[in-house]
Amino acid sequence: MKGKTDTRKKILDAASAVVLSRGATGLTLDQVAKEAGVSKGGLLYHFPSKEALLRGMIERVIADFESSMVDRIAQDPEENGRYLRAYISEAAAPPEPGSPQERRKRLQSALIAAVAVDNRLLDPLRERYKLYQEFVEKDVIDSVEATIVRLVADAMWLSSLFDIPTLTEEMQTKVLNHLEKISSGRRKGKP
Amino acid sequence: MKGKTDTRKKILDAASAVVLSRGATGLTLDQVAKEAGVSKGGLLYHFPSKEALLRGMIERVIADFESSMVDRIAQDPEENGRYLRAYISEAAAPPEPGSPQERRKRLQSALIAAVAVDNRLLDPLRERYKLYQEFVEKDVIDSVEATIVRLVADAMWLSSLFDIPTLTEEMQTKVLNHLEKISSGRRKGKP
DNA sequence: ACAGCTATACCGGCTGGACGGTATACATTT
DNA sequence: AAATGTATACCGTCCAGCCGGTATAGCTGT
Repeated sequence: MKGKTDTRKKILDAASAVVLSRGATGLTLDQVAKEAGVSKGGLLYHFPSKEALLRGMIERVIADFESSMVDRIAQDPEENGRYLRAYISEAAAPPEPGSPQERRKRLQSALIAAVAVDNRLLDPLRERYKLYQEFVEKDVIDSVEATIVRLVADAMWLSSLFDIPTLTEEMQTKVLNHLEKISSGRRKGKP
Repeated sequence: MKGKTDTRKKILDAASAVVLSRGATGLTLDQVAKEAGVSKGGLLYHFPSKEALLRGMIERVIADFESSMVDRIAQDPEENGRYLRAYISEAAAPPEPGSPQERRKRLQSALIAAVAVDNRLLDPLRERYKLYQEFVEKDVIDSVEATIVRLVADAMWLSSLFDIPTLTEEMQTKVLNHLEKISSGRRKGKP
């Protein structure tokens, strides 16, 4: 009794895996089909073109991000700075139980593939990004400090995209603590 | 009276332009040759394979970065925090006269192409990166703050890779001023 | 001072393989 | 039997790399 879109997910996972192991130029329909345990015809049934496949990858990434942010914000009792904190957790937090860093990998592969093939595939992602950026800047403390916090979080996940050597556990913890202090220490509005 | 490696440069520039305009998957030898005004044979004379071409792109990026860092450091009279300041200027500074943001674009295209084709092409870049990271952490103030400054600078140039909406001129200036304060305000060593 | 030789720089056609996409047949469920 | 999902065979195009050339400049012995 497999869910009806089970194959779709398998294909998207396969596409991600292929990008990660063989690079964006190694993302061929045949490889994805093989990796997903599906024939090429089956693949093309679900994603009628390569571009559609890429769009599917991006869409899933966005949906993941969106729902995760919403969850975190809802769970944060303190109103001031929740967007910022949610953003930090989402972007820079170390691996968590539940969905380890599969999401991170999916994001990585989707971004790489999209940039390699056609920049415009990222447009929907950029929109979401801009949106949360606005929330962040509005929702807490000094906007310059908020921006700096956001940028640090960005750097952490962006550099992971290129496997640029990340910080030591220790340093990462220290930095995160520092950010946490900034995003919670001072309130917005009347001082 | 053209320098003897003039064609090489033309080819590298062409490769960069092709990646920028047609994406990493559009980086074909024929296109590069056409863009460079060279025949395919001529291209393959200078770069005997596509991978060699990519290595050439990366190497030039590294050389650019290296020499620019050295220059900036040499020109900075104040010893404390020079690496950090040089890094900020190099990574996050707005366009300058002389070499506008051609370097930035070359970096962008090289990274995109390398990641799309084979991650390991970035290894030499990662080494340099790690090296300067060490310098930065050693050369100034509190290492956590130094790291945060570095990460912000990273975010600024990394996000430009994906054309993720950058900050407004105004906000960017404010952030840079803030970083400048951190990297110059407090001395290392005896307080 | 020039014939012969070699190295450097560049040219453009060719090929074998891979890739995206189509067509169509087969299977399973409703 | 219609709809949905999967499989196989195939087509046209594109591409990386190869190869046989050309042109020019520099060297070398005579």
